Amino acid sequence: MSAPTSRKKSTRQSREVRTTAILEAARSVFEQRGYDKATVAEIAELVGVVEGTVFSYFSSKRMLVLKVMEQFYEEITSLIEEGLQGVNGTRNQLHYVIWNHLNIVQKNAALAGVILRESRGLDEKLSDEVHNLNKRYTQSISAIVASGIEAGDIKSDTSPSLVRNSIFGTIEHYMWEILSAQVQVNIDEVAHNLTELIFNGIAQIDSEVNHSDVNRLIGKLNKLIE
Amino acid sequence: MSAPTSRKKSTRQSREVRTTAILEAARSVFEQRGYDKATVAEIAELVGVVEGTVFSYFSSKRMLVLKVMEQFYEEITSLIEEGLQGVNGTRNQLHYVIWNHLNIVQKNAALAGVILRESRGLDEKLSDEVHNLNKRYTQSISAIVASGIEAGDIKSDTSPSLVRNSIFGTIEHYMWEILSAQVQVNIDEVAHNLTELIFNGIAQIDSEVNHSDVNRLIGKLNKLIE
Amino acid sequence: MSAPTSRKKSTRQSREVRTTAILEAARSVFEQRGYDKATVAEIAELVGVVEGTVFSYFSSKRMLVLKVMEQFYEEITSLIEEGLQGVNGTRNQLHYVIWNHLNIVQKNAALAGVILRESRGLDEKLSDEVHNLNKRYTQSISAIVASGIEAGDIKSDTSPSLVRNSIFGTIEHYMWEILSAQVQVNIDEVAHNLTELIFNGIAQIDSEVNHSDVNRLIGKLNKLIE
Amino acid sequence: MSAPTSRKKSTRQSREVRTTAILEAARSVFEQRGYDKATVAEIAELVGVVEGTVFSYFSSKRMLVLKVMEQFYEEITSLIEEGLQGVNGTRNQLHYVIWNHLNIVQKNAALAGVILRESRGLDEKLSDEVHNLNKRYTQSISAIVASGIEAGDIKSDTSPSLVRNSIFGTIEHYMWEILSAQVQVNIDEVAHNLTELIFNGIAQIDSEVNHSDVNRLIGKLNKLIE
DNA sequence: AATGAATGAGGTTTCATTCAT
DNA sequence: GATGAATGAAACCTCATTCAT
Repeated sequence: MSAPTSRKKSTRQSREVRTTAILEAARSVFEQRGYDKATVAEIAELVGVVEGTVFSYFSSKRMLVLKVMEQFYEEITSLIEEGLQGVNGTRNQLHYVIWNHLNIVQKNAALAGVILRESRGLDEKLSDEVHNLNKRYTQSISAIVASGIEAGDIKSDTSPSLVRNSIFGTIEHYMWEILSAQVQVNIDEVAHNLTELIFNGIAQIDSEVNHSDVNRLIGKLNKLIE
Repeated sequence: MSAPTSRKKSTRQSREVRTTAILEAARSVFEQRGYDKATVAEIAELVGVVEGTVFSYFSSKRMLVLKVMEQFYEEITSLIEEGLQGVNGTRNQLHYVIWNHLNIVQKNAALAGVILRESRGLDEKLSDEVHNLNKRYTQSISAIVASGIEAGDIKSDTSPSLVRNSIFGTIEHYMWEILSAQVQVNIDEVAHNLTELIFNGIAQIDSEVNHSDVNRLIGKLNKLIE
Repeated sequence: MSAPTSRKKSTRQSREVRTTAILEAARSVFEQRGYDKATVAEIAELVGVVEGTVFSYFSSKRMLVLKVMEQFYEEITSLIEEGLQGVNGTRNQLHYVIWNHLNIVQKNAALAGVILRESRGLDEKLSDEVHNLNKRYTQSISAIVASGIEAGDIKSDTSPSLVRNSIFGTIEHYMWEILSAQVQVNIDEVAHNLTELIFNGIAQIDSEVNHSDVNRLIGKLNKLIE
Repeated sequence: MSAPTSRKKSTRQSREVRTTAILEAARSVFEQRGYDKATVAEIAELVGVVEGTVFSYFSSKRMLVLKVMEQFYEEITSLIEEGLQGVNGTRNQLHYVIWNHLNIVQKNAALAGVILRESRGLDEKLSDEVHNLNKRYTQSISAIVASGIEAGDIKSDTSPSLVRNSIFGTIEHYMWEILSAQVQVNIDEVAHNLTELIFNGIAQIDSEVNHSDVNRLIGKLNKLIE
């Protein structure tokens, strides 16, 4: 009698299914609105439940965004880690990680943006989990550097954290460009160039000049010695 | 009679003086709280005026943060641009900019953090001004790359935007580390290493041709000495 | 534990019941204070809820006043439209509408005042609904004029909009008098007089004097002639 | 020295001149914005002085709007009163007032709207002056009715206040239509029609009985004469 | 007479979160 | 397990008005 609200009575779902659905909806809303402007109401509506239900699955909005982040990190971490196993050579490995990260960032720019903004909200204990995930994700670079040094491909005094910060920092900047729709980023090209930069720097090696000097010197010495 | 409210906290000030005071207070509060959690009330209290007064100087909280940003950008831009004029050599110039930016970021990490978070709120027209300031600030790198190429110090196919993104992206990552108090950053060291990385990359340069020549020469010289 | 705030003022109510309660309270407050000076806080207090609750029922104060207006228009429109069906004769119909409108206005002078003041705030899209309701409400007059012309009771060149404006404009002026408590309005009398004015104007037609005189004359002449 | 603000230093004006200027500016701003949305700041700017100056001429914003109203009423009252002196005949006089009021309202719709909205803010003592002015302005109608009755042109039981309310109420409604830009009002036509309505009503006067009687009588009389 | 810096009192609005049903 | 009504704490922003200069 009292207004037969046609609200789609969401049939009861297994906890797992519902959890996944909420997570998906949350991700979508966070991507579109960013964390602050996203409302639990909108997420709930997208799932087809009421706000209260969301809170029976996730204790808070913050928790929800953290879980979304975690899930994303898990996806991309295993993606990178698994793929990396088949790649040989320090340079190739670096290129692999760079290209993949760029690819991930390009395809998930909105979510990546949310993560970067929010994970730096200098939260307290909560962000720890995400922090660890991030650490693990970026670990691959450190590992490559370490093994690269061991293999003699990389200068032995190379700081892994410098390389890590370079790669992720650089790509992050490209991401902001993507998000602001300023620039069309060609990831193949950027990946190649960034790998080159990291590996060989930008200096004109002038190996020929040195070479000739050295060669001239060698010539003179040889004459002396002979 | 009706509550004479003896509060005459703030003496009348010239517009200019007050503007500066508000800007300083705002900067301080934004640094401590971040944009969202900063309240105009707190800023006003710090200046010793009421909220309304702040709004008679800055039309909105957003405007206030933008002016703080602008002022900061102006400071650091002229700092870099002026100092750069006395520096010769591509490598030195790059090092100068890197070291200075690191220095600025270290000394103003909190404000820099606010700026980076907020200027990426992809606002609308408002952030344009900040965007332009940022563009101008980062321009120095592009200029160095261009002149470096011309001088033959830098590979001619080097992308200025790649170098720019590398430098600022890398330093930005160090900044987050500084802000999260994880790491004590030695800016001299990082500046040196980053300059090296950008310039020479991380590859172990096994100029094998030289190597063999040099080795042969060494052999001969050794024989002479013996 | 943290401040159990024992305030549980309002029991949970069905959406419908609460909506009605808020609407009633709003109407009362708007009547007393007018739109601008009415505060949502006062409305909420009258209902026994907090401000936020009001906003979960009506998206804004503006929306609230619009709904109050709509409800009022619906009431009075059906009142007039239904009652009018049993009335025959153009003059009677006109009198019916005039008397009823006067009656409504007298009994709801405060709300009518609010509506007239606010619905002329030349808002944008929002007031459209109210505008339509007003149009429909005043339609009855146009219909009466049209059918009156058809029945030959009303001059065929009579402008319906003139009649509409006359009736509602005149009564509105009486309403302002009522509201300013200047005048005690006798609605029976005013309704009668206004109907007369609209129907017969104020000109001394002398038809009756002439009539009787002429009739008397005709009588005498007839006697003479016969 | 301290910032040579290029603000047009308004030269000192005679009190009268400045008062007039403020009044004009105020009228303009009230017309554009309405009372509530008009700000003293904007009025002051239009005059080329600062807010404080306005308050040294008019004690409050309310006072300012009242003076604007007064001035307007004085203008239109003398306009009507003077013009009316040369008009003879009740009907002509009525038409004169109606046409002129329509004309005034059409040419000053915005200000008239403000006045009507605000003078009904059921203020306290302040609006009294305006009330009196309005009373005097509308007095002309009452006078015409009175003299019309005396002259035998108007039914002796005609209520002057009904006529007054009819005329001003009707025209006011046309004014709202003008303001909402809905309708293009032809004032000649409306003035004519409204005068007709007031004077003769809308009833179709088919004094058929008289007609036939008279016709029959005429026939008989004609026979007598023949 | 004119300035203009400063006041200060709200009012609307937003939403994560709770908890009785 | 799901609902959804209710909470409540702030925060931004607006301007008429004052008064020391």
